[in-house]
Amino acid sequence: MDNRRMPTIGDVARLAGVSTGTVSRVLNQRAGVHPQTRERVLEVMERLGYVPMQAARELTGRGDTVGILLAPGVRRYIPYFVLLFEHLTEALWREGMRLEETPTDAAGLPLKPARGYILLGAHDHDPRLEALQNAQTPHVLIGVYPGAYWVAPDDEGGAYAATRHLLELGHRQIAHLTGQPQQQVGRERLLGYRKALEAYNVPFQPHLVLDGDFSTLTAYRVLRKAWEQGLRFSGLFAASDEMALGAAAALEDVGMRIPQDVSLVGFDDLPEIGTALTTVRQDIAQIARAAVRLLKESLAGGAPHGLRVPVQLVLRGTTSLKEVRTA
Amino acid sequence: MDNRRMPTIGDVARLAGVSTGTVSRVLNQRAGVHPQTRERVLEVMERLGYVPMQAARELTGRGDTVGILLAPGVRRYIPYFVLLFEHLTEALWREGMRLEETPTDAAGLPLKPARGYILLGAHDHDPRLEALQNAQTPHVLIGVYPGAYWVAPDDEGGAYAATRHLLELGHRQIAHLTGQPQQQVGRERLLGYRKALEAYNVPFQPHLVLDGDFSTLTAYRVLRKAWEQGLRFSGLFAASDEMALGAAAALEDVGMRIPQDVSLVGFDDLPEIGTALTTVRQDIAQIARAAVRLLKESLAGGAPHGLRVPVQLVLRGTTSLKEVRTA
DNA sequence: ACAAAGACTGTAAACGCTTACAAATATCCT
DNA sequence: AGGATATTTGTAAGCGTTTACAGTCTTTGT
Repeated sequence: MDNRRMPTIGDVARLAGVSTGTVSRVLNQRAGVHPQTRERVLEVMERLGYVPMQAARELTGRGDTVGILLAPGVRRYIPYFVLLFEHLTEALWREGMRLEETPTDAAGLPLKPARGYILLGAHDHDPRLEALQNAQTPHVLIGVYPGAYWVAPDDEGGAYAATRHLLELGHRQIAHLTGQPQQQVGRERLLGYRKALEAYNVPFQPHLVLDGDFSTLTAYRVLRKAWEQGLRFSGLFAASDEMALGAAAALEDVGMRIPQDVSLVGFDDLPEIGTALTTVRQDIAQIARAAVRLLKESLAGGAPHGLRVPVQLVLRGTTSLKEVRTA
Repeated sequence: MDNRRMPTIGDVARLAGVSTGTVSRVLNQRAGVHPQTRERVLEVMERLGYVPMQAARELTGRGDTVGILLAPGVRRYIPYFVLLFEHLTEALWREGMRLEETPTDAAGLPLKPARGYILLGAHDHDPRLEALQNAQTPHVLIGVYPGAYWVAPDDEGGAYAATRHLLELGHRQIAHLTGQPQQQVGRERLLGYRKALEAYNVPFQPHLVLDGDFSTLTAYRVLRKAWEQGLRFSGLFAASDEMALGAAAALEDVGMRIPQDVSLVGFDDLPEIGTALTTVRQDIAQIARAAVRLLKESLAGGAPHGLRVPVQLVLRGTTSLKEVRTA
């Protein structure tokens, strides 16, 4: 293995004929370096293949280690979060930052300080939010949080597109399997569903809204029970792929075929889950990149703002034209 | 945010009345420190909650950044893995090592070298295993892998204890809901079940073994279908808590009460999952600590070996004495 | 009792980087 | 021209840890 010493800031300084301080300033894009000097330094860095050593930067309190904070009580092993984790790792990596898993104390606060944080599953009056704000620690939230930096997918728009798709296939009895009403996501998706119905002049029927909780098992039980009790519909929009999977299993078990008898649309398009599903794709990678970009803004200082990441309807095998049965 | 400075080696030294050099020696388990001094230093470290700062160690060339490698194709969001992740983070952190999320390439190999690795979900002839072995990179596997460093829970023993518990409650018709046969875990748990039956002279009945796949939904469907087709039993040992949950839902939906009609035992005792379940507890924290200990051994060089972590039956509300029905 | 050897401990330099401060140089104003 | 500013640069002290080296005690052997 390459056992030559990695070039340091000192090497760069010597070769560029400047001091280490100047090199550091160039590195951190600080003002007050003569353009020519900057140019020379950058050239040498390029030539040497210089890469700043993270550990040393960290020691001076300017590390780019980013932590992830998950709200206490939120299940960490929700596929969505896990995937987001992965993409955040990747996105940070590209920017030369590192994602470190930091253990948290009982209150959910990190035991070890990081340069910035990305928060998942925070609720509106999360005490940790206040703590971060007070400490002026840069942070970005996943979800909608006016007043902070946040990134969220276009849940309402996605739900609208999903429902519209069913409507355009001719379905009029369209059920919706919701997430918990406590969660913003679930509410936004329900709203999109309702708006689409409204746009197509299909009356909203409360009994077609089935209460789920984002879990596959509950979806199965709710669907099966509803069907057995006589509820009928030809289209179903489930607020997540996992629920769509449970719903599909239930419908099959009561003798329905998908999509011949019931058309089904999910939401999320997570890899490895329902890969045959017509669904609304969230580009998690894009969300991760957006979060990292905002984190950098936050690091640089600026006015907090949010970002909506667009979603996209993906047509696969679980939806079809409403059969017009001849009487 | 907690803006108190983290305690440093200097703080420890001052409070213990020794020099930083000595503290460092204690930290690195170097010889030549008086036992009493060592004791005192360790006490102060404990009291202060001192944790060495990884960045500083890295600067001196003694960094211990550890990576986690998950077999490609293995679902990362399995609760068990996620929890293991958390505990590994914690355990490594205590030892002054850091767990860094490293993106991997298509083959599942890390893009950035680390001091050592912990592998999850590897299969017997994983190409990555060979790669690590060839590169002499220290690594520990979770699961049973003769010839390497490995840590695994006592699956067979736990299954034995679970089944014995049901037997001692008087149950004789005991079903077993398995995991996939491709996975070692599933096989070992099945073996424990069979051995317990044997020990109590209860004949093994193949039709009482129900094929699951560790998922809640499948468990529900398999159980419900089996019951509806007339299969009867008074005890059920599910190879995981998640499956036990699905099974319980199915049994309830067909009108059975737990534990009055059917006694149920799970496996894993994951927090947030089936907290009312009689189950076999795996101490994931202990497994994580063991993995870290082995990793350190591996780092120090030595003969690879494995470690079984004991499990424990936890009695809760889902098992009861077999009712003796008077005819 | 005394030197030599051994056990233990303290000291300070080094790791690569940032940054407050001081110093040097350039620019502007009257 | 002669200061007053503004711009650019260098200097050196730190960040938390390790470790070679030099001390200071103990023990041991004679």
